[in-house]
Amino acid sequence: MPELPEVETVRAGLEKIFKDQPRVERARLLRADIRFPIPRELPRRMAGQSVYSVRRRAKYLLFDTAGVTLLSHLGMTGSWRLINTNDPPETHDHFLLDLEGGKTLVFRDPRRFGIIDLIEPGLENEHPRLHHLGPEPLDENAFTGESLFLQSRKRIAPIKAMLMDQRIVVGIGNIYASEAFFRAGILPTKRAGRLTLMECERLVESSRAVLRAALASGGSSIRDYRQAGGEKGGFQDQHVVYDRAGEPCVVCHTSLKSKVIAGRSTFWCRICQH
DNA sequence: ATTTTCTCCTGCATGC
DNA sequence: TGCATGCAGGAGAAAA
Repeated sequence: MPELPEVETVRAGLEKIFKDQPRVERARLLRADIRFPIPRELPRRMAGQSVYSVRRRAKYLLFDTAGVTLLSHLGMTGSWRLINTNDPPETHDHFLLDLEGGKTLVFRDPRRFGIIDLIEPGLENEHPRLHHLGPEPLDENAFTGESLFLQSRKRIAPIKAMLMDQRIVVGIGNIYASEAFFRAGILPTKRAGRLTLMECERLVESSRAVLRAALASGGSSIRDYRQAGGEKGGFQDQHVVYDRAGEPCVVCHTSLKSKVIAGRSTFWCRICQH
């Protein structure tokens, strides 16, 4: 369940791999039928290209080359890892980039919820997967308590559904949403329209704080997530509410609650959050 | 228009 | 030990 901190950590790892701009000698498409079919022309479009930057937008990775931009989403179980070009691919390895110098970058995704697509250079803002995305949460000018407050008026859905809505703000998934609400002292079940401006400001700041803390630890490794170098993240040990139903709250020791909100398991403390 | 439900998929935990 | 069942969830489509 890679969210912003995990995707950003992977991005930084990939950036290092492409720092010396090794050329993609060849690309191999082993299995195209993931969530959305991987374009058949992608291998030949990538062949011979040099990746000059790896960027992140929301939970997407963008590999920039002169001829084409490669778009990748990790979905639930997607990962990029570096192997030797001569090593045989493993089960669930779907797309491979053979780099100059004998290494190969592998996109692996057991559950095939991920996305691999191509974008014509410069046209990313029109891409169907990107054009609807809201502001980056760490952009203090674009994502503010005031903007969240204004957008939340008259909404009766739980505020957590709103924080996880990528049109409102990107990069926040199920784990960091629960963690952000705990830090803000706000119930994730609360109707969005009932939040005060001050609460929206607290929620925005708490969201940023938890994302920054996770980023500093290399993200959270729950099941499959790994950094580009294969390392686990370290933030899963700092989750204070996520997946801790029935355990004592770290602040007041009350048994933590959980319930499904908008189809996602949600965790909170009924004493510390209002 | 907003909000919920369903779908995709595999791995893992659980229970008998 | 083996098998069936349920659950996890990002994001988009479909339904409500």
